[in-house]
Amino acid sequence: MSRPTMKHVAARAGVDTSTVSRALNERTRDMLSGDTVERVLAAAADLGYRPNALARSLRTQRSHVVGMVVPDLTNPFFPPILRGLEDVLGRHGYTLLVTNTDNHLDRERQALHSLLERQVDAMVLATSHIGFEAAEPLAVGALPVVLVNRRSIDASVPFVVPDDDAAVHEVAAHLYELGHRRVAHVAGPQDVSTGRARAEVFVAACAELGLPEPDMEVSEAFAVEPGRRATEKLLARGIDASAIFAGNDLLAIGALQALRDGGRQVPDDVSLVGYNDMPLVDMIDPPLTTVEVPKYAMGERAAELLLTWLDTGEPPDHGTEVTLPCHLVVRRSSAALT
Amino acid sequence: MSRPTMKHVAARAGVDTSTVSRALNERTRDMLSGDTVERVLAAAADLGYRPNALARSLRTQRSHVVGMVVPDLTNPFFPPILRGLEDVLGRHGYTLLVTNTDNHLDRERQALHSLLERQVDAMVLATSHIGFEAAEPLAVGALPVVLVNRRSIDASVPFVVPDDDAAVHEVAAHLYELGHRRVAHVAGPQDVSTGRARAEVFVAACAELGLPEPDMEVSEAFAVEPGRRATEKLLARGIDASAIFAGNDLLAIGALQALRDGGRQVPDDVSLVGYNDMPLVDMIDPPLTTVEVPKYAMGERAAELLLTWLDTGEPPDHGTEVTLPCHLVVRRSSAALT
DNA sequence: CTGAAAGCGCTTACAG
DNA sequence: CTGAAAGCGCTTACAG
Repeated sequence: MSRPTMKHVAARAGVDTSTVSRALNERTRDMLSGDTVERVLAAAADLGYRPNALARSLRTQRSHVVGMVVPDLTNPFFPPILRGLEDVLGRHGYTLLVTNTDNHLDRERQALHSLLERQVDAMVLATSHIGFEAAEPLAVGALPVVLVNRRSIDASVPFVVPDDDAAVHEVAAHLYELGHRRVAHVAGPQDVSTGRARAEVFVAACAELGLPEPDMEVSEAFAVEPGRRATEKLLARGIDASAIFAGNDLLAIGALQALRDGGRQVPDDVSLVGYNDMPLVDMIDPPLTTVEVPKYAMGERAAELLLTWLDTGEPPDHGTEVTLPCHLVVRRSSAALT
Repeated sequence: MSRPTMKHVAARAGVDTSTVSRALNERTRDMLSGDTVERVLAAAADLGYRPNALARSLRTQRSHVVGMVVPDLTNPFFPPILRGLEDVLGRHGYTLLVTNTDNHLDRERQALHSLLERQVDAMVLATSHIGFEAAEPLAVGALPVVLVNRRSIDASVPFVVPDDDAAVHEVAAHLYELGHRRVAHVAGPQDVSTGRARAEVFVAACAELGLPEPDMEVSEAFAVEPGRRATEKLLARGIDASAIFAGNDLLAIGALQALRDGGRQVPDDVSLVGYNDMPLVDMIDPPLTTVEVPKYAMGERAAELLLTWLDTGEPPDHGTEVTLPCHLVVRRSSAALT
């Protein structure tokens, strides 16, 4: 009737359930006579037996699931990271359990607790709220946790991030070399670590190049509409920048719309650079100059950190951070100042 | 040291674990004296107690998780569906557990079994392989299953699909009205239900309009490169179509590249229509005419089907299918024949 | 109103 | 080489 359990297999094979367990587990199989193993395997196959992962996890105190909390799956930035995570975790018998939070702080907390209740063995946080990992009692449970695409303010939490610093410098240098001297920044939200970091680094990079401080407008979110609104404000303020660096591609696209609506051509009147190299930005008009971020690799590296932590029981060295190189992809939205 | 259990809470509150259980569960709380409930709640709060969902599920035989198998999360078509599912399932206390399969048949099987072992209460399949749901012993376990974006060949499995039929007719009519008489189709894989259905319906629609049978080339996958290759073949065959309908937006973008490389302008020389209205296709050059599919709503409806099935224990009526309307979004990649 | 007992489906020392 | 027993952390009839 209902799904067969070990009891059913045991009955059919004429052995105890403990013997079934041993026969089914490769590591304990050789404790048994070949004959017994065969009988058990046959019985299990006949019945279409599938082990109950819940019961096993309860007993072994290992769920073999890694929880992940993500702000928004709909943002194409994240799926490749998940794929990287899944691919390496999967090879080691772990499953990824993903929860969306819509960038909402209490949904982050809620997601965290729900994952904890599900007894995840480890956690990957790609949430945006700075300090979140420290506020929550994760370290207490000694649960392996790594951040991805976010730096930690707590040195006991390792993280994997793109080398935004170098990349933003590269963007500034690129614009400088094209002859731009007045530049502006359409920044991401400043309570999000990437938004803040890119803005700060861009300001610093401009200073290093001897450029005047960039005009800046902060967007409420990493999305097209906020980018458009921020750029409109920039234009309304009468800025005279010949180049705009946007905090990410979505913001850049919003900026593109605002510029166009404001009668400015890209790149003829103003050059535009985005961030992330999301799908299709090479196909828009004009193809967007942007920064390619190693999303898949970030997922892979985060998974590797977690796996060695899980295997050895030892957290990575205090202050561990993995920084992955990005690279600038020059397309037609940025051009020499004429 | 390790995470507190009911035993710890019980000890601290000076009651039995069964009493803790009753106090923590809203439905059984009123069996207890207000005083006891308070003491237990206080003890639980003090200890930061979190119930173990695995143990509860094992005992109650309900995991409150719904499994989903998806070909590729990286395809922007799917995340909105997941969001729709998550949003309504979440409101009813269910979590979605998602697995990727890369469109690979044995990974689909594997994903299915892994979900089954995790004791999911229900399953959503967005896999592409026709007949997959019938081949697998899902009905046997009487596990609620619904397909999304795929029709079933088994009337006992309900499904939620976009009204591809009407939409493809609309595409054909649109091209016809623009004056196109020779049209071609860059089809999706024919072992994928959407790929096959769109091709068949397009051929039929053309016939109904009195158009000659469309030239057709089948792509190996719903992606840019296959679309480009298929279109190149079409061009190599010397087709004289003035309009191309592609099986989805990614194929359309591949087609766009091939056309451009072949020296044809869109829409001046050939009109192009895609399918799905994926993010940013309104920003490419030229903005793509395409069909908007109600992805989020499909997720919602699938979740609703599952929830009533789960609540009542009754499957939807034999042969239940939910068809959601799409609509054609006319942009600049399609134009009147000159 | 509350406790003691049984059991969900496994795994793993402990005997033999 | 294999079985019987205990227990993972819960919930829920069953008593009282």
